[in-house]
Amino acid sequence: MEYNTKQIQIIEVAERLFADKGFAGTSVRDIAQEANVNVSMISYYFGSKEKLIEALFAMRMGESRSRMETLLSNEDLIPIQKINILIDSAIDRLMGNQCFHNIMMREQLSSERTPTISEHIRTLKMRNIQLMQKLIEEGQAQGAFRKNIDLSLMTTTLYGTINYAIATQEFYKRINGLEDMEEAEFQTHLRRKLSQHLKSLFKSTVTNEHHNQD
Amino acid sequence: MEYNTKQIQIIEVAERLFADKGFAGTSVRDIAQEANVNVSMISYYFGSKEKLIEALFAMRMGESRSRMETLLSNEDLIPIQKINILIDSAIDRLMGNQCFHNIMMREQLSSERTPTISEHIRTLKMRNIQLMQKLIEEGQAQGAFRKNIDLSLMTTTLYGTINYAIATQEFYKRINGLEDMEEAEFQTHLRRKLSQHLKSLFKSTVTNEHHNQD
Amino acid sequence: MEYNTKQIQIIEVAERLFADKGFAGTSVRDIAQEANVNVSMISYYFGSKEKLIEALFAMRMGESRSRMETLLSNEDLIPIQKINILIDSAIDRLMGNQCFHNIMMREQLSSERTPTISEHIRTLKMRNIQLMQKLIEEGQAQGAFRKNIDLSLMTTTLYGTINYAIATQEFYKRINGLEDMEEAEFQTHLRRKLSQHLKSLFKSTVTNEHHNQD
Amino acid sequence: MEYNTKQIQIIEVAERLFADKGFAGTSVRDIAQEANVNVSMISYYFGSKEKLIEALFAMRMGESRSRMETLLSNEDLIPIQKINILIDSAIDRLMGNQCFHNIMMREQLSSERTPTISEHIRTLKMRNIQLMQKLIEEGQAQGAFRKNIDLSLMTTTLYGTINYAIATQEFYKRINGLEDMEEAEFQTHLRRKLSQHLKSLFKSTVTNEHHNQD
DNA sequence: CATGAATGAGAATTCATTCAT
DNA sequence: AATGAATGAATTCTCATTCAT
Repeated sequence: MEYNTKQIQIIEVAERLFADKGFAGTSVRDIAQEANVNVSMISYYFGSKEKLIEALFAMRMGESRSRMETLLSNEDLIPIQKINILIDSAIDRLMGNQCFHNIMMREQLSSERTPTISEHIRTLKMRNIQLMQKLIEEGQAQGAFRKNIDLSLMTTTLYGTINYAIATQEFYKRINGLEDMEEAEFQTHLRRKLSQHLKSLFKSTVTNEHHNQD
Repeated sequence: MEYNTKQIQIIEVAERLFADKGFAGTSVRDIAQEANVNVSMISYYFGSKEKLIEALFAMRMGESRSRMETLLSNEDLIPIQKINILIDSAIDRLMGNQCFHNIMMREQLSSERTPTISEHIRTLKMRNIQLMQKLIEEGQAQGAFRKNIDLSLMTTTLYGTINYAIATQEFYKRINGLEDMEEAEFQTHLRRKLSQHLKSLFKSTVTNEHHNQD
Repeated sequence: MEYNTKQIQIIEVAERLFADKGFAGTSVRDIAQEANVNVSMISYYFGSKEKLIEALFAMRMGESRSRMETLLSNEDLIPIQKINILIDSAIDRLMGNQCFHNIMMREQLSSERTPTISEHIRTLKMRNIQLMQKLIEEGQAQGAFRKNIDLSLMTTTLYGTINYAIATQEFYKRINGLEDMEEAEFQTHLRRKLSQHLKSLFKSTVTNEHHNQD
Repeated sequence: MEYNTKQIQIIEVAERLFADKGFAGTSVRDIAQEANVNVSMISYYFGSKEKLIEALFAMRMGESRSRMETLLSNEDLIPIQKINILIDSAIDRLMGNQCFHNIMMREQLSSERTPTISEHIRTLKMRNIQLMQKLIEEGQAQGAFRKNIDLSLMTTTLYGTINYAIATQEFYKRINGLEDMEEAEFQTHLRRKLSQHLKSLFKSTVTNEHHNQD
């Protein structure tokens, strides 16, 4: 599905508003107004508000992909390096699309998911977990990673930590006395901190070195 | 503020629906209907839908507390044991009040927070992080924990992982082939898995043993 | 009909609020709250909101009266003196019960009058016009007043002027630079001005002196 | 602001109902029903019930004006003739827009005025009083009018009398045995009577002839 | 292809009154 | 005799969508 300029404009405004106020909390009028289009355009272009959010998912899902897969097939990298690439890639994806991932988080909190959207989310999560699995199994095969790693919970920790960090970034600022930091600078700062934190976390946990299991 | 039986009944229904469909996505009619009360009772008892969710927060915040603090002042426990207690306590609290913590998560995703609620959340998060800080500093003082621990991100990982695990539990079921497990049993299973995972994660990360920083 | 203390308290609060915000614009809750009584007291004591305003009319109508009639039967007074007494008496009555007369004015503006209230108002107006008629006829009989006086319009001017002056007193203050005058003082000032104005108006108009009709 | 046919239709129905039953006493449903439009049209066109009455004021205020000003700048007229024109003009305006002036009277009786409307009323009253002032000062300059004329109270008498006459016209009919007179004829009759009455009143009061002040 | 006008359903809240005690 | 609890009707307004052009 290809979208024209006006449609993309609407989708992007909708994305921001859905992230800010939730799907139900955002009216098509809000969207139309901020996107400088007529209210009836939303129904006209997308059919309904429901279909609009589906279009948003369709668009955003079509984007990402690929780039990383090539990186990870590089045979020169040792397992922990690949994990680190995975971590940075996740941070980049989530922090670079905060609005969209905010919406995705909300959707996962809901019991009222649209089948289409649920499917999108499931696909994405599947892809994420399979990638993780591949890397971990590689590491295990090379004897670099320990055996009993809870794959789904490691993934949960990865995405849970990033998502939660994004959701609570204002609190993080306050706690760490960064209220006055320029926004762009803060985003960079948070990415770096998250990167260090998660890499350290994963390294200690998945590698075989001196680890004594409880 | 004390609430009578009917008020509590309303609050509990509201809690479930807000968790399921979000605040804006839940109408007072929905709540009234499921709680088997007249629609106007919500305004009558709480003043407004807004005040109702505030009452929910007031009630739930008034509960928790204390129990744990005594546990952690026990001097017989070594640092990592206290951390483990903290982890189990967090899992218990979040998994035992999934609806409420779902709502809290939603609130944190929103830019449109009510001041009262924001304050509640801030208080709660402050309490959590301070407890973590106390335990970690204790462990560091005893030489059991390593020095450079990112306090706020460790907390983020703790709560982020649990929240995300709860939000994606259906996916977890499917991935791990647990679709047929009895619900109660699954909850227990998930708690135990989370407990093991987080304890292992924290142990590897915070303890001093052979850790080589990157 | 006799009213007990609490009933009178309610009536008086209602009078003030009806004057301020109109009958429909005032809720029984407003009244109950300001009168420090339970909401259900209004229905309990008066039967309904409608009946409450009827009770107000009944009470206020029962008051006034008499005092003036004796004054005007005094045979030592010349016609214009009696007219002046009538004017001052009207000013006193209207300005001393601004709330009630505000309500009465509102009722006259309405097409939705309760029969009871309409009847009260008619009675009152009848009494007023008959008194005016008596005085004017006396003056005419004595040759002091001119013949062709429009009785009902003279009465209209008397009450219309006072009512309008009361309704627009804030504007009067501003126009005459009296914003800073103490309220009580202003009331006295306005009464005196109105008195002078109306007496002068009536004297010029009703007396026979050199009047040349158009 | 220009209003389309349907909007004007709504405004006119609203005007009549607000005059009949007051602002608070009139529901948007009443208006919609009588105007044969959908209830939501009122919000759609005007934003709110509040804004609707503001639109009414805006429309009615935009009308009147000017016509009279030219009349009064005619130098051939002697002062008392100009006063008479002013009187007739006031009668025409108020009696020709009874509904609107009824609403304006109600607004003046209220403490809960919308700023916009208060401003309109203030403007109108200011214009009225300034016109009166101009005429009276002209008359005084020519020696035709006496010196100590209470400007604001003369204006009060003018508008107070007309307003009160309109408000009590049913009573007037009854008193003067005009119940059976055709409505249009009665309106003409009342205008003529008011005109005579007020002209006579003003002439006696403001002209210098033989007036002896008390 | 695009849009302004229009709408009916549903939103939250307030209302005067009633009822059980 | 008095009152707190409760209620259903009615309030204004917003909503997503449709329709005629």
